[in-house]
Amino acid sequence: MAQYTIRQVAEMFGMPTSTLRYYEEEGILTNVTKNGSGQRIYTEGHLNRLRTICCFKGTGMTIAQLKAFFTYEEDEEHHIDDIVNLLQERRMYVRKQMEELEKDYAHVLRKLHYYSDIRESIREGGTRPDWCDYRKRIYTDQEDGQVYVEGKNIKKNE
Amino acid sequence: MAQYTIRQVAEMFGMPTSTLRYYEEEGILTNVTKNGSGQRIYTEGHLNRLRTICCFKGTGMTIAQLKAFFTYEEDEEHHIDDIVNLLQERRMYVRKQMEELEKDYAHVLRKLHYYSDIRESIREGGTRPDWCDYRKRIYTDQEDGQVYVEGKNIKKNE
DNA sequence: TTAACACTTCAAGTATACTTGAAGACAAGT
DNA sequence: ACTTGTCTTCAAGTATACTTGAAGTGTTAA
Repeated sequence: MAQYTIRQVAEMFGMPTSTLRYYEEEGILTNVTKNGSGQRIYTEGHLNRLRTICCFKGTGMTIAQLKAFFTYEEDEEHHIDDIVNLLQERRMYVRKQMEELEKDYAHVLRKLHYYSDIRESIREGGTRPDWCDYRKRIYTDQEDGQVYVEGKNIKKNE
Repeated sequence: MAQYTIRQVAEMFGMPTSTLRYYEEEGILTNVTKNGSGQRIYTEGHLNRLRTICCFKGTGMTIAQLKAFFTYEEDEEHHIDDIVNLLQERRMYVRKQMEELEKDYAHVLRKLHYYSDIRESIREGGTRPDWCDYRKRIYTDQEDGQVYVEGKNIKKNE
């Protein structure tokens, strides 16, 4: 089975080696073996665990919650309800997060367009934009990074 | 103009009064006046500022970045490029966040279905699910909270 | 008048998630 | 043998964002 040093794993996950030791100490990265001279050896299983850690952390889970989850997993049969509950709660939490992020993104886009237009009015002269006109506008951000305006038929150049 | 006490504002935004004082001290909630007996008076402008703070914080901005932004806003003409740059960076950051959140959500859904099926197999008996079968499945979460499965019979190594 | 209550300041404390530093072990290269 | 480099442990330090506690002021209600 493939083996990895702490440096290699840290490299793969874009984190310092200290974080890997920290996760181990916190009990969320378990069963790390050591070679003859005491150095850590990681295997595929650890990489999978780390992927799960990164995923869950990305959804706002704390180390304590991760620990609870992995502890439940160790005694799956007995804690199956705890596991399902935890994941269900997480699902709802992430959905709420996504909704709020979308709202916040819309706000950022409005602000961005407002200030872009202000910049234009400073450079080119012309009427200074009024925030009131932007408050209710909807900007749709496409895959290509282009931004289109809805709600007011103002066509942007650029 | 409508006025609000610290308690009312805290209530509106679902935060303790201490946070409002903290934001003021950090210089991101500015121009808060006091009444005759030294108590804070908030107006509509402060509520708008707080809405912006909550939005930007929701996108992962730190207090320091918020401070920078509002400082730039005070001298808009001179810092218009800084403002636009900051907002553009924020736009990209949030888009990346949304992408990752979606991936993490998919992972949570897969895990949730895996363990739900395990629970079922424990209760009802039957074949114990294998994580390998879930790793590449796509679960689509509908508005109603129902989750539908796609690619249930997909071939691996596609 | 006295108690309750809501506010004030300011300093210190807390929670989370790491990060850093000191001191030492071990393997390879010169 | 010595130096370099990478690892080890363990304790202490850091960053961010608040939160809490002590001590005091001012307004209202009995």
